Amino acid sequence: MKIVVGLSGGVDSAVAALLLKRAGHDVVGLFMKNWEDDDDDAYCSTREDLVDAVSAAEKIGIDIEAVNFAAEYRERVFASFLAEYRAGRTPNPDVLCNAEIKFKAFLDHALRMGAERIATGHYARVEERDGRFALLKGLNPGKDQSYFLHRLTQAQLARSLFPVGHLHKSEVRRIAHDAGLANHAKRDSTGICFIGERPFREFLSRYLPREPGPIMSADGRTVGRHEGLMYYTLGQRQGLGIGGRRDASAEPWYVAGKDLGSNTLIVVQGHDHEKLMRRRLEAADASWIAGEPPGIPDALAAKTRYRQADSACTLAERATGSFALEFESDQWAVTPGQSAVLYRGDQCLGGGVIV
RNA sequence: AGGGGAGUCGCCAAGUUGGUUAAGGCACCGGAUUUUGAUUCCGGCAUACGAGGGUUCGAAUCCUUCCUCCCCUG
Repeated sequence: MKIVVGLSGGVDSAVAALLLKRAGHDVVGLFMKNWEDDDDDAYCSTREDLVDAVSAAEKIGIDIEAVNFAAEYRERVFASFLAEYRAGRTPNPDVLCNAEIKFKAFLDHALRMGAERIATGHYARVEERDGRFALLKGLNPGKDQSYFLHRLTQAQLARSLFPVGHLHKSEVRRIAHDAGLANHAKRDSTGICFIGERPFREFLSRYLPREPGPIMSADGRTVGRHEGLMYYTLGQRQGLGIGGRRDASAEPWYVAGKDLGSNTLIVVQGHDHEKLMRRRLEAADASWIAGEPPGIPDALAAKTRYRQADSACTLAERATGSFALEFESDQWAVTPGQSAVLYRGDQCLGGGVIV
């Protein structure tokens, strides 16, 4: 079977390609460059990544090509990313990136190359069940990346393979090491995919103007100044600069809300403040990778952020394209713009964008 | 002008019967974790106690002068 593997330069995708090659498939590597660096290359590691990807491909014994979807990324991911921030929300671009770039632009490209499947180094699994494809969590606890993939469709999933999804990271590194892959010890990538780790405020400020305004406590006291509502997210503690007020306790301050109308950042004190807790959320832009939405009475679990433990909940409402969740326990800093992703056991059912 | 009170890290704040290295918190910085943004965790952060003298073996803690701020009375 001809399979195109997205090689990022990292160890996960390299091992994915290696495993497929060993399994006897006709494997081709594809390196995506989806972000044009517009400044000096202080944060530009894509060249290094390309070198690593090429080196891995050579070692594995497959061909590799490079493609550039920067225009698509800007148009389908980054534009929405900025629009969300402008609206005071906190988007998760990597969720969109997978749905629009890695498993759409890239998939289409691979199909034109004659591939039957694409593969990536995501920690997730796919299983075919009764003619449908189930997206399952990666087996490495704490490393599961199904959250980022929940927005794919059955059609996209049907074409996708995740060869490292049943492995632990340590096993992946060991396989890479044993196979002589130079990137076996390469540090895990972080930051927005394709854009990378950057000083966040500085990066955003290049696209969205700073709009300083007041910071107010939930009970109406002005306690500071913010640099622009878009630079903050619910639950954020760092960067507020509030401390040592005589009229307040010694607890740290957290962002609890934004008032776009008055350009005011609302803060509360204490990690467990009630205003940071919610039992219910509403989500729009619903997308059901399982093929259909779950039922109203089903016992489900959901994450409101990546790397958060699933939390028991039920679907409280369901309409076309939207739904509401009722959790069994308080959820911390449920943030508009982030994805609420539903699970039934190990299976990722889909999700939506918290409103 | 007189009377009273206070000045310890960016902020809040322990310590003031003088005694080894000046608590703690918030903020901030660094690191760990992390394919979003966060959270969380670990580490760092006053040879210095408004300034200058003095007493003492030894002072943030006692004396003194000055400076600054607050309150009250003119």
